[in-house]
Amino acid sequence: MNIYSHFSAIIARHVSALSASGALPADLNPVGFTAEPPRDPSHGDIATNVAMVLAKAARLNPREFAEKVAASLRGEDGITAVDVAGPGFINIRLDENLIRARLPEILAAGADYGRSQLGQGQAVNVEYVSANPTGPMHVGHCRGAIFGDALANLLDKAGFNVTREYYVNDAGAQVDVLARSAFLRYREALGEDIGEIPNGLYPGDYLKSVGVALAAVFGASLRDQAEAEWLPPVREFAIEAMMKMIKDDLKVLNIQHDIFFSERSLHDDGRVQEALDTLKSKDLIYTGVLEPPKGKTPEDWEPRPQTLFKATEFGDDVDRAVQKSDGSWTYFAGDLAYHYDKISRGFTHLVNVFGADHGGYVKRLQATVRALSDGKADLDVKLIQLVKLWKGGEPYKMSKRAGSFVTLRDVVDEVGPGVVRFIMLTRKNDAPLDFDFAKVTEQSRENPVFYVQYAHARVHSVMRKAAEAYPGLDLSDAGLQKADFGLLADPAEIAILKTMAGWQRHIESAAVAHEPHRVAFYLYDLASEFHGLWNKGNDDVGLRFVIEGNPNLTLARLALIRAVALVIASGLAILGVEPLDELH
RNA sequence: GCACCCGUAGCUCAGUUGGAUAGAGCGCUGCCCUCCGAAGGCAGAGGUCACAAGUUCGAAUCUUGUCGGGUGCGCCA
Repeated sequence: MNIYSHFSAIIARHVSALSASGALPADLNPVGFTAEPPRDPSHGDIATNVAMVLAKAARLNPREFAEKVAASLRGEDGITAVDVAGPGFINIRLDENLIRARLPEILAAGADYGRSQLGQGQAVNVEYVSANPTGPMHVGHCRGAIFGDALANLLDKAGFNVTREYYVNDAGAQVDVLARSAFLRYREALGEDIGEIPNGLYPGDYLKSVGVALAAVFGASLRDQAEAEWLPPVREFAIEAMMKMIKDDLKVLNIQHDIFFSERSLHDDGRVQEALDTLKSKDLIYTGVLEPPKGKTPEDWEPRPQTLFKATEFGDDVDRAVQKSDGSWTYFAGDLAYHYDKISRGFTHLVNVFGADHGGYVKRLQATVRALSDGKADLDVKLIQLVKLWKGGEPYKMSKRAGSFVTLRDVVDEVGPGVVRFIMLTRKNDAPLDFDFAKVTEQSRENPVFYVQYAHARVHSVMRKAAEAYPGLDLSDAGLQKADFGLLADPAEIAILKTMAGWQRHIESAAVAHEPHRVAFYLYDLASEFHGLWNKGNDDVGLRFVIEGNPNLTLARLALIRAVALVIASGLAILGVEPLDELH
């Protein structure tokens, strides 16, 4: 049970009842108010602003309104006190047994605890990574990849039906360059001296093996063909090799997509034309001439008529070209068709995870989605800021192989996938992130991964010790559910129970905001509370978890800390991090 | 020139979508180990939430403008 939504409904019911009985004006619609834990715990367990939100419509002053609702709420099951405070807040104090009752719930649900039906199975498409299939992944890609994956996990946990998708840019000039680069390596594999890699081709060593594989498959048969002949098969072969490499990279971070969507297939199947026709039928396509771009005017700029989409009607800055003056499709035409395809597959929510350098595309894509879905689908674009690598305060560069970038593999090999994933999620997506190799492997409070994992491991350590001290006790989750939770009476114990009772609320708000970093911060706070509780046992032996000669109290406290471990595991699962039972 | 993002403690950052006296880590000061792991905990000092108007019961949060930092602008992909 989510106590906040539970009492929110009860408050609404009381307002409606007062309205019906004439104590409050008729026709009050009790929506748009909040029922949340107040910042200051001394204000109680739940604070609602219902009186302040509805006072105007009721033509009462907020305090007067609040007093009426408060009086009505007193005596409601589970509520021990109701006060009106400040400008008209209603502060509700809950029966501690109601809080304690979350404990068996957590133990029964396990790491699934917190799952919500908020999304009601609505179809959400999360598009992420979408790195061009022209080389291995570098660290710049991995933050977006992890973000997208964690967001997908989060939305799933909040009750949405999530599809994870990767847009493969397998059309256009880039993949032709890839093909030519691979062809050069193919000739090299056949024994030719290719010398320096010419400018404009990809120089990376990772293409050598592609050349070798090409030679193995095609023999020398391609060597003397014209480019028009060899390019398509080499391109297809190289793209496949690059995608395999990227998928392998993603796999070390435990990232898997449901769908790899080919840009080329949109062209091959005529779906670009189809999207264009749809826009035409809405009278959103015309032939026109664009202004030259401001700022740095290109030397070769010539005004020419082309096919344009009326993006400005949907909030974009300029209308966007769909076809070039020679009639061929622009890159944007592919995006148009791709998002049309997503909409026609029934998604009502679309999320695109892009690098921050793609900020300029947001408006035109949102215009596209609005135009093509008649406003029925929404698109949120999450822009991911850069990651700066450091090692002990010094900027970090690893350029071992050709190319000056640091590969994702380099980073994961050094610190492990769990650490990379967690750290990448400790900042808001639109804030730049510093990744310091020295700090993320450090075992201190400064390092949030360690700190959270330490809490989880500590619980398991206690459970192991308890099993030795009380060989007869059933310490399974089922056994712990039978504990006498009324024995948990210390304020710190009640406080941590309240934090755990708010887990679902955090999941829901993080999911709605598309902000998985909130999960990481919640876990850090929960871990902090747990470490504090642990240390109270240092000062006061009576507050330890395992109490000699008191199996009932021990069982209740073990149930509490086991729940902490389960909530941490639940949160780490969203972040895609494996919880650790012991540290070393 | 225009668009988007950012500006919160000395530093790095949160801030529950408009709530009550703005929080955490690092750093600084002072405490807590015959201890279930001190790999931790407690307390203190530190703020004009860049600036200025506006919206309302109420603004770090919403609007507009200014200043400062970043990213981007095309018939490229």
